[in-house]
Formats: sequence, structure tokens, C-alpha cells
Amino acid sequence: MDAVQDEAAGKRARGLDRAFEILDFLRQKRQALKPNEIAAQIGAPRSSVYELVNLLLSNGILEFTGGEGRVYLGRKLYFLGAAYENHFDFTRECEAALEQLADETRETAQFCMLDGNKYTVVRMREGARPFRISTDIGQSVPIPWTASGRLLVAHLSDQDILNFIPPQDFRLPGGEWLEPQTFIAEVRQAEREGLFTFNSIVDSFTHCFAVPVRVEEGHAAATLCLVTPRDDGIANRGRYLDCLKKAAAGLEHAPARPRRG
Amino acid sequence: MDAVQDEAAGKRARGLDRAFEILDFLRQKRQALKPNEIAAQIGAPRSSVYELVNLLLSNGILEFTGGEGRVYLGRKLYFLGAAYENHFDFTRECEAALEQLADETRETAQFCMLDGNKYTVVRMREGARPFRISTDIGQSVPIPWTASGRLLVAHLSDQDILNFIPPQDFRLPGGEWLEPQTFIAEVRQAEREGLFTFNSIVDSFTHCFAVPVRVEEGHAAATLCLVTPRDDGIANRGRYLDCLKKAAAGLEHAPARPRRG
DNA sequence: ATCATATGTACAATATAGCGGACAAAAACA
DNA sequence: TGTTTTTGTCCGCTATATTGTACATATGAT
Repeated sequence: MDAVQDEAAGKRARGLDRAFEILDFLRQKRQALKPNEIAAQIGAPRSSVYELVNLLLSNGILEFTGGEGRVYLGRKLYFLGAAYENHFDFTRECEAALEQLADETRETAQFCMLDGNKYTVVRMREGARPFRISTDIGQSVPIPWTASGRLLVAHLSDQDILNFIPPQDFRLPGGEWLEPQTFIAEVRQAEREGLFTFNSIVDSFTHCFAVPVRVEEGHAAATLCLVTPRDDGIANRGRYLDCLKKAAAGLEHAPARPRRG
Repeated sequence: MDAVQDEAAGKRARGLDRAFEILDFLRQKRQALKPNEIAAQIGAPRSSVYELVNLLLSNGILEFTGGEGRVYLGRKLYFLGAAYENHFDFTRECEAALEQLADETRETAQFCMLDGNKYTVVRMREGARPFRISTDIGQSVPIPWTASGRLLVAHLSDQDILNFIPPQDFRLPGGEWLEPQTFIAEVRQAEREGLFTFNSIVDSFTHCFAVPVRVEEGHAAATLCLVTPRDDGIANRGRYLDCLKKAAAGLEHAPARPRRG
């Protein structure tokens, strides 16, 4: 429920937490690293990291790759992730929805979810424009920086939102401070309207459209987004939103469902 | 390196190992389970399992699903697995190879790897026959039961093979005992010939073809397989093997390579 | 050559994680 | 109704996992 980890300083960390901290760090870096580098960059004791890395290696959770004793995420994680994907079988419908969006709008279409208390792009279909707009799949981005973020936390109470999002994430990439109350007001607006659009605050040339993909309980488990050049986005606003809503409706008809093994 | 886990009885298990034992168990079961059920079925102390499950839940490694407090693999694992897949980008080429095999042979084609000390089908393309032959993706199968198994351990010494494969895995599904020395002889034969084929020992009506997908170091990191009805397989043996070798060669030209993030 | 840094290993101290067992509520069953 | 099984929580004991420190080697800078 909550995302505590380094509650207080000076305490011993639990092996499990450290282990997943290492895995998350490698995912974020997206490259193989030496145990030493990992220890230094996540601020963990070297001896602990060496011990954990060796444990994870022997379990297939990590693998040697890139030489020089560097390690990266291992095959076992792929298998576990595939099992998740197979259970909550959103992949097929998701690709179809992105395909449809790309066809209809020629813009970059994304399927986004929360990863813990961050936002992340799970799948993407690049647009057909000469200058394509794209982002990195799987990178963790502060929730307040994104249009989708407004929708993905809309099921929480105001207080829960503030508890959920790390305070420093309200500091925007340009350095400006986004007042949490302003953000919450936008969340409530997005909730009422069932959509959120704005000129991206991560860059200066894109406009973002986001609509929720709702599950039975009614909250947004994911979002479908379009990322467009500002002028195109504003010119085609109505049509793009219609496309998004249609695609999202298609996804909701075939919601994440268990599948026989 | 080694696959020790429950080396001796009466010892305390390490949290990390227990945790991944739980994850693997859920993957194998392919369904959400209550912590209590998990504890009972993997033979772990209930209090430990409850503690670990709660930890994993709070990390997003496990998720509540299926009601009644049942848990299954979580979204975080999907993200980590996707990062692995993105780094070792075999997916695209792999799908292409399977597509090609399915087109050329109309038989069920599989891409297989080791998962720890078991064999597993990573990706599959079902054949175009009226009665399709298929297996479950991601299920762990004893290495000696499969044609691919002969190739996947061929880089090990005889002794390492015996250390690597759990002794009980030489007990075939029908109950017969496969003499390890016989298995090793078949491994060496497969290594020399660069292929292995046999009438499946898992069922009574299929013939299996396997060829290695080699990486730089020269050992088989994976295999490509065809699973065919026995008569068809024997009738088309030469052609099928040619198709497999061609597809494997295509995969090796684009070996698992890191990709810029 | 000397010094500094990066990398991996070894080990002992102690905070604590894993475990067994007690307890209780709920569900299943008779 | 009473009885048994299932499920989840709580708590104290102690084996041990985490950690700081020291050591060893390789690499690079001056």
C-alpha cells in the first residue's frame, strides 16, 4: 500500500528490499553494471551488494553480461514477467488499440501505467510523421509531469495522493514548483471529464492527450495517450479525443482477465 | 553456478531464496493463491510466508488478485522482464524465425531455453494442421524429457551435467528410468551432429526435432524445435532439419545484443 | 617510482529476520 | 448446535544476515 523503504537512517536494510532496489536500479540504468558501481550509486554497503548480487546470480535473477564482472537483469525475470503478462492478458488488446490509434491519427500513441509511485510508458507506437516523437519505454517518470498522471491517481483521496507521490516529484524538470493543490485540482478535473490534455511540461513542443482505461472497480488502471506537435494537437483536439475514447472503450470491453494455463 | 537451495534439512531459509521460491511456485501454478496455500504447498513456515508475501506486495512484486486475499505475480515483475527482453533483444528475430518455420513446415515450432536447471518453452507458433500440437509456454520440464535438453547442456562436462540435473529428473513421465550415462551419450551425439531428434518420451504420437541457437562462446543458448506427428516427422526429416538449421542460422546472425535505451 | 582509485574477498559483531507456537476469527462441516 | 479446518495475526527466541572494516590486487595518474 505505502512505498516506505528507507524510513529512517542508520537502520539495517532488509535483504529483500535491497535486492529489489538493485533490480530497479539496473532497470532504470538499462545497462549492465559492476557490483561496485551499483553499491556506490545506490548508496548501499559494498559487502551487502556483493553478497546479494551473488545470491541473485545463482538464482538466475541477475546474469553476467557485458564482461568485467558486470551484471544485468536475468532470464528468470523474463519468465516471471511473461507469466504476469499471460495472466493479465492485456498485451494483445493493447497492441491492437495502439495500432488503431496510430492508423487514425498518425501520431505517437502510448499505453501507460503506474510503476509503484511513478508513471511509466508500457507500450508505444510511434507516429508516422517525418519527425517522430518518442519516449523511452519503461522509464520511471514523476507522476505530476504527465497528463496520464492526473488520471492514474484519480481514485485516491486528496490526502492519499499527497502521501503517495514523493514531494520532490512536484518539482518540474524545468525547476518550477507545481503546487500540490494545483495538481489535485487538475486530477479532479480530469476525473470529472474523463480525460486530460495539456502542453507537455517535460518539453516545449508537444501536446499530450490522455484518457483512462478503467477496470471493473471503476478506477483507471492505465491510460491511452497521444503525444503530438502542439499545433497539430490543438487543431485536431476533438477528433483525437474521439479516437482515444473509442480505443479505450475497446480495451475495456476485453479487460485484464485471467486466462487458462 | 550451482542450484543448491534446500541443501540440508533443519536449516533456516534465506528470505530472498524463499521469496523467489514463492514467485516460481506461483508461476508454475499459473494462478493466484492464498498465502496459506502457498505455505502448505511449498512446505514453508506459514509465518514466514505471510511476512514475505506482505513484503512482496508492498514492493509491487506480488499483487492481490482473484479475491479472498489471493496473490499472484505483480506488475513490477512485468516491468523487470520487459527490461530484460529489451536488453537482450531476441524477441523480434525469434518471432520471425518461428513464423518462417511455421510457414515452411506447417508444424508447431518452438523456441526453448533453460530456466535454471529445467527446460522451458519460451515462445511457440502452433502448426497449421487440423489437430494442432501445442504445449504450455513457460512450464518447467525436466531436461532429460526433451530433445532440446540434449543440446542445452552440451557445453557442460559429463560431471557438470550430472551435478546440474536433479537426479529425479531422469525418471521419465511414464515411470521408466533413463540411465544418466545413456542421456550423456545422447548429449555428446547431439553435440557432434548439431541436432537431436527422437520420438517424444512425453507422449506417444509426436516426433521432436531440435537444433541449437549458438552464441559467440559457442554453446547453445537456446534451441529451435519442431514438434510433429510421428509419421510426418519421419517422412520429412531431411527437409525439416534443413528448415530448422536455416532458421537457427538467421537467429545467430542477429545474436542477443544490447540495445541503446 | 609513488600515490590514489577501483575492484573483489574475508571475517567478526550484533541487529534482526525467520521460525515455531499460541491465539482468535471465520468458514466448513456434522 | 458443536466440531474441525482454514485463515490470518502476534510474539519471543535464536540462528544468521547485514554491515563495517581490513586486506589484496589491479589499474591509472603523477
